[in-house]
Amino acid sequence: MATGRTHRPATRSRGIPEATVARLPLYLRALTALSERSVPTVSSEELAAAAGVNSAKLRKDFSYLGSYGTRGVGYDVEYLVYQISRELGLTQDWPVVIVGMGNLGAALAGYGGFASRGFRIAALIDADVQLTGRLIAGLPVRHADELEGIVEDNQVSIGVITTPAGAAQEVCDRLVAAGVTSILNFAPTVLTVPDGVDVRKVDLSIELQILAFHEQRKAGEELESSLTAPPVAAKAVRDGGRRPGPDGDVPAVMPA
Amino acid sequence: MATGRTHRPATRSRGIPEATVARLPLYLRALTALSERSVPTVSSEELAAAAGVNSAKLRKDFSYLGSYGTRGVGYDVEYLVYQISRELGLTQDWPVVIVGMGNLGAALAGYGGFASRGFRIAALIDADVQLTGRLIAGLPVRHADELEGIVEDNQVSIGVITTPAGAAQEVCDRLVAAGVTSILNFAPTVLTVPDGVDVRKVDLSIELQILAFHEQRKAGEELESSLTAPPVAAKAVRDGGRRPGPDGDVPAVMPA
DNA sequence: CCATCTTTGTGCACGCGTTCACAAAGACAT
DNA sequence: ATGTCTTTGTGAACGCGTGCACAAAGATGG
Repeated sequence: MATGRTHRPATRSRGIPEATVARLPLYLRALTALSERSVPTVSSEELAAAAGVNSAKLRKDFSYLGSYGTRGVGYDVEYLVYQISRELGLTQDWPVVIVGMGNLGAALAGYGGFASRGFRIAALIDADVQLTGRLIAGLPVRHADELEGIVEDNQVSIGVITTPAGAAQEVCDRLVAAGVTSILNFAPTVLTVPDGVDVRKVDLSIELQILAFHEQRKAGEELESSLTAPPVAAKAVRDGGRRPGPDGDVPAVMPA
Repeated sequence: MATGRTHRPATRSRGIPEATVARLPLYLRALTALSERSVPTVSSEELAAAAGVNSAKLRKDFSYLGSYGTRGVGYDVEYLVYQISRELGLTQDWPVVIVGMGNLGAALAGYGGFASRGFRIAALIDADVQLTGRLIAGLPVRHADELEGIVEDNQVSIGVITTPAGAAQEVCDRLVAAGVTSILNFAPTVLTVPDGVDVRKVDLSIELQILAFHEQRKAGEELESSLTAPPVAAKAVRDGGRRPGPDGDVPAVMPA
């Protein structure tokens, strides 16, 4: 999962398992699509297929929310949309600030999936004065100096960080100090936050690396021989730690 | 986890648990930073802190790769960088195509984290003829008609989909037919792929929804009374759930 | 060469999440 | 009403992942 919780050992919130919470948005999306097609009811089997999960898992997930289905029939689409929305807190609107108006920040600012789910962009923020005032997705970019004021005035509790890695921790600290208690971090850094603040991170390059691992494995299964050397013998060699230029050429280290 | 595996029940690849694989890029990033500061060795405790994980977990993760540490000393930074890179398959270079040159696609095209880890953008592709030939991050946008040719000529095995949801499945099918076996999907849809093809998805709005859930819970703990009604009784009551605002009124629907 | 001190590598136990499989519940027809 | 048929909701078993706690390994100093 590109995704990843940072702190806290997967607490079970109000009896709803973390894993279930993470799937609710998936169900919600599938249900919304059904709703738009005016489908009145759906069985766990059908909905599970649409959401890409096992039907038993889906039923168990829903059982944590309550008994919302009708045996022999299935689930009422509209009703379930409402229940899940309420459970996720999407029936209220959440002001959000996005800090860092590079390509990614701009992309998020224009992302339709936010507004339609109760998230309202309270402000776009960047430290570059060149950008101040410029319109992105119809909203003016505000300068980083205004960060604290914006957060407090709008009662912002969710912040999105799309700055370069170097600036992320400082921005995070300022957001938290101003009252933000949930952070979505796109910068490739580990953020340190006080207790009570949730951080979720999305790292684009990590996802690709995981794919590369599996891809390599697939390729390796066909050849299955070459230098898939035993890692055990490696230990003895232990090179003198020559370190090449930045961003490294491959070390000529070669176990065994 | 923003991330999410789509298919396959968490196979254990070559003895390395999925969860460990997902953390390797994290360690690699922390190690690269140490390497740039010319730190020769690092203990599991220090590295774990830098990567934001438990030190016992880190040691266990490394133990799946082999015995690369020295007791009483720690791990050789350069050596470990190389071993992890090799394990993840980052010592070879992976041609990647990005399909869908909207804001997000453009952001990814310009993302530095790719090139520095062995991913080479083979082509940027979009269906809009208006975009064809235009330069994004120094690369010319190619038309979707060329997709199959590009994939085959460059032996591309990894594809990134940043199209609108409606186009994603078709693009996916074409990529797979042309030879792609790993897909990173940013479109908010469930992709169906044949066996042997890996899909990872990143859904920006899902992450926010998970944060909203926890945020709501935090807010609810202080008031802890109002309509946090027991879901059991709810069934009978089944409120007429008025939900204001655009984007669909709330179902006055009521099963049973 | 021996003693001490640091840090790894891992056996073990525990808890969460997943899946199976089935009884209970309700719709629907007769 | 009664029986059949569909689909939910969940008890129970299993497997993976996590974290503790410690023995083994090696470095370092005398």
